[in-house]
Order: sequence, then structure tokens, then C-alpha cells
Amino acid sequence: MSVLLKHPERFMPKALANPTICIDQVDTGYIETLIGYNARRAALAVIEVFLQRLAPYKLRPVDFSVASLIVHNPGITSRQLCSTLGILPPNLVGLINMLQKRGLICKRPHPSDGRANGLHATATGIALLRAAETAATAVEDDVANNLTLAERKTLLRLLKKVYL
Amino acid sequence: MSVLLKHPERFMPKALANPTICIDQVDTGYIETLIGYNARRAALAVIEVFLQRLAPYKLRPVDFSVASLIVHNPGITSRQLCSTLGILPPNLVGLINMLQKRGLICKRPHPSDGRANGLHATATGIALLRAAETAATAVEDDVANNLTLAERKTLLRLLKKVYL
DNA sequence: TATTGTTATACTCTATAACTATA
DNA sequence: TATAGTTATAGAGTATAACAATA
Repeated sequence: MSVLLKHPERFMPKALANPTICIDQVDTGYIETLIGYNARRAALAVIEVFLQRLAPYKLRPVDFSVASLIVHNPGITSRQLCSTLGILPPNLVGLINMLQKRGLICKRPHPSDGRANGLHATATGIALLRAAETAATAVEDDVANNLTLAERKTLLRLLKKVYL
Repeated sequence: MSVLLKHPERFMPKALANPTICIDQVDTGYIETLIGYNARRAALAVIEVFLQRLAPYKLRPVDFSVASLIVHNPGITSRQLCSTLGILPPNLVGLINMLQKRGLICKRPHPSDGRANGLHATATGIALLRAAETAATAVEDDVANNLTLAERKTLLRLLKKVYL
């Protein structure tokens, strides 16, 4: 009940708001033409499965991305992780500390920049990430089971064309 | 500086963490094979442009989706909006009230269910949404400028295959 | 002067529990 | 008993300002 509009009928011309009509099947025609809408829905669908299947490794998508990049880029800095993944530095601090507390990564002084730390995966971290990447790839195979291999390659190529 | 690991070198076998190495070009090879990662990046890229270009209409992506669905589905209920867009009911309340306060939509009693409200766009709302949808479509054309029309159709089709 | 990493903090988004009115 | 809408609130995610150490 609106407390602002004392005369809501002013905004309800009969041609626009017929009270006798109700919607059986929602028409999503327009918003489904939008890349942004579809990309977001697809991403959320994948993330939902991802969260379940990577729960044993206690890695959310961001944790996984960061840890995976450290494994594949030994010596990478926080700053490089931030610009690569679009994370803001303050929001990466806790994540890095968590990975370190879990013994998955460690910090070493940067060879040429005293301000920075080189991030390195530990043996434990490498082993965990190997298993986690296998699980993540399985998730992909799962959510993409309605796509042929060619379609999947096409999808990745077209998505990169949007954001790169 | 870690306060938890008194002997961090235990986690830094030389073979795994060479302190003399630093990363010039970040290798994103693995995560870029993931649909979830690419879909999320693409969605965020579109949303960034969307926020700028629809700022004049004071509509965030969710506001836009909800308002657009109401325009195209006069009499739709909050519940139907929630299940269509994956929004939780408590989080839709404020949004609907905001659209109503702005005079873009109004509530009318549902014809057959006394608990529900039918949501209807006002003339103002319809006019605003017409302009906003034009802007949104322009955003799409913009972010998809590296895609042919055929590629764009393919992208939409493949994304739907992921989340539907 | 600019940048890396960090702290503190605010803001937004999303999720849960519980209530009312009606089905 | 179940559902639509709502309230209050908790939690997660994202953002800005400011600082120390180093370039």
C-alpha cells in the first residue's frame, strides 16, 4: 500500500492497467536479446555448480582464480593479480592471507622491487590446485553438456570478443 | 609479513619458489578456458557500460530488467518477477517501491488472488522504458561491435544453452 | 611524486527468519 | 497447510580514503 500516492488511480489509465488481466507465461523476449543479461545468467549458473563441486577444496571462484594464477605464474605480485582479475587491492589482502594461512602459498621478497612480494604456491598448494582444476574442468564439462566441443570453443571465443 | 608461519622457508622449496624470478606477462591460459570465468568477465564488461549509459534514467541492470518485464507483462506479480530473474522476494520489495515512488509503475489488486498485486507500468514508466530500452540496445550494439550479427546470435544461443 | 601493500570503513548485493494476510 | 508480500537483519561482495615503505 502506497503511502506517497494518495490517488494511485491517476497512474492507472484503464488502457494501461487492466486489473482483470494476469500473466500466465512471462514474456522475457526483450531482455533475452541482451548479451549482458544472458552472460550474467550463464555465469551465475556455472558459479552455482562450481560452488558445490569445489566446496571440498574450500575454494570460491575468486579464491580458485587467484590460487590458479599463482600456481601458473610463480612470483606474481598482488598488484598483477588485481589488474588481471579486476580485483581491488584491499579486497585481495584477506584472500592472500587466507591462502597463506592454509599453507597453499607463500610470499617471498620480489627480486627487484622492495615494495612487492612474489607469490609462490607451496607443494601443498600445487597439489590442491591440481585436484581443484580437475574438478573445475569437470564442472565446465558438466554445464556445457548441451554444447558440442566446437560450440564450446566458439562460445569462449565470442565471450573474449566482448570483454577483451 | 606473516605472523603465523615462523619458518616460512618450510613452504618454499627452491624448485617451487625461485626468488630471482618475476612475472612480466601473466599467463591466464588456464582460467581463460573456463566458461564461467569468461561469462563473468563479459557480463561485468557489459554492465560497466550499461551503468554509464543508463545513468540518465537512474536504472541499474536489475531495475531495468524488472521495469522492462513489467512493461512487457502488465499485471505480472512480484513472485513471477522473482522466479523469472532469480531475485529473492525480500530484495525485490525495495526495488518495486522505488519504481512506484518514481511513478513508473503502480500496483493493482490481482484479479483472482487477493494476496498478490498485479504490477502495471504507468504512461510515464512506459515512455521511460522505451527510451531506456533504446539505450540498452545501443549498449549491446556497442559492446558487441567486434561481433558480426551472426556471431551475436550464436553467442546468445550458446549462452542460453548454458543456463537454461 | 608515484606505486605496493595494507588498514579501516562504508556501501551494495544477497541470503535467512519470521510475520500478515489470503488461498 | 501453503503461498504472496513484507520486515528486519545478517552476511558476502565491492568500493573509497588514507597510511607506511619503497621506487
